[in-house]
Amino acid sequence: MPKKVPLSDEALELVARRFAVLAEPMRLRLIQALFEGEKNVNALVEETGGTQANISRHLQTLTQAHMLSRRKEGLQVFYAISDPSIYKLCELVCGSLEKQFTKHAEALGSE
Amino acid sequence: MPKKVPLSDEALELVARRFAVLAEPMRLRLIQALFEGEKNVNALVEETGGTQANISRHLQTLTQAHMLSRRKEGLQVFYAISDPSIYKLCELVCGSLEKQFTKHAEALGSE
DNA sequence: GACTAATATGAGCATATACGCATATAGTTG
DNA sequence: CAACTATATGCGTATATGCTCATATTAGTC
Repeated sequence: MPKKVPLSDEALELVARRFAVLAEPMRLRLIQALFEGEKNVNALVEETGGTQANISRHLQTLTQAHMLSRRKEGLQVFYAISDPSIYKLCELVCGSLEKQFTKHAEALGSE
Repeated sequence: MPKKVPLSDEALELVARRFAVLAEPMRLRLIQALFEGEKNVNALVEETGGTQANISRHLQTLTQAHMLSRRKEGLQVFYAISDPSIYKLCELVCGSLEKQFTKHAEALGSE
C-alpha cells in the first residue's frame, strides 16, 4: 500500500475528477437525499426541486463515477449510494467548514 | 452537533466550493508537495513544473479556502497545509479509487 | 534611489460544464 | 399498436475557470 510515493499525473487527474463530481451543489443534494436510502428519479426530482432532465444528468455523472448504483425496475430507475467513502468525505468537509466558522466567528472577515 | 439535518442551500454551496478547490490536478500536486512540509513559491514552481503565475494563483485559491497558511519572510512567501482534514480527504479518495481499480481490473470497461 | 529578486495580479483566450428546452427511448396498459 | 409514464439524451447557451503573457508590487542590496 503506497503512502509517500507522489501520485502520477494520471492518478492526480482521477483524484481531481472525483472531487469535481462532488463539487456541485445539486449533486450534493442528491447524495444527501440518498443518505436515507435508495430512491427513484421522480422522488429525487421532487425532493430536490430540480428539473427531470437535470437530475437525470447528475445521476448519470454520479453513477459513472461509481458513487451511485443504478437499478431498473419496470419503468422506474432506483439509485443508491454505492461508495461508502462518500459519507466520510462529506463528514470531513462539513467538519472542517464548521471549524472555520467557529474560528472566524470571532475574528470575522472571511474571503 | 447536527447530523441528520439536511444542509441548507448555502451550506451545500460551501461544501461544493470546497470540493471544487480540490478538483484541480495542479492544486493537488501542490498539496502533495506540501505534505513534506512548508515550502516557498519558487520551490513549488520548480517541483511542479508549472509557471510562476499559475502556481501563485493556485496557492491563492488554496489559501482563500483556508487549506493553506501563508507566511512571508523577506522576499519569499512560505505556504503550508493548515487544514489537517486534507490529508484524510486525499487518503479517502485515493482509497476508493484503488478499490475501483481492483474491482474493474477483472471486469474492465470503465467510462 | 537604482537595480534585482520573489511573488502577485490584470487581461484575454480557450475550454468545460451546468442548465433549459425539446425530443428520444424504454416499459406498461388498454 | 396506440397512448401513457418514467427516464435519458441531443443541442444551444451562458458562465466559470485554468492557462499564458505581460506587468505590478513588495522587499532586499548596492
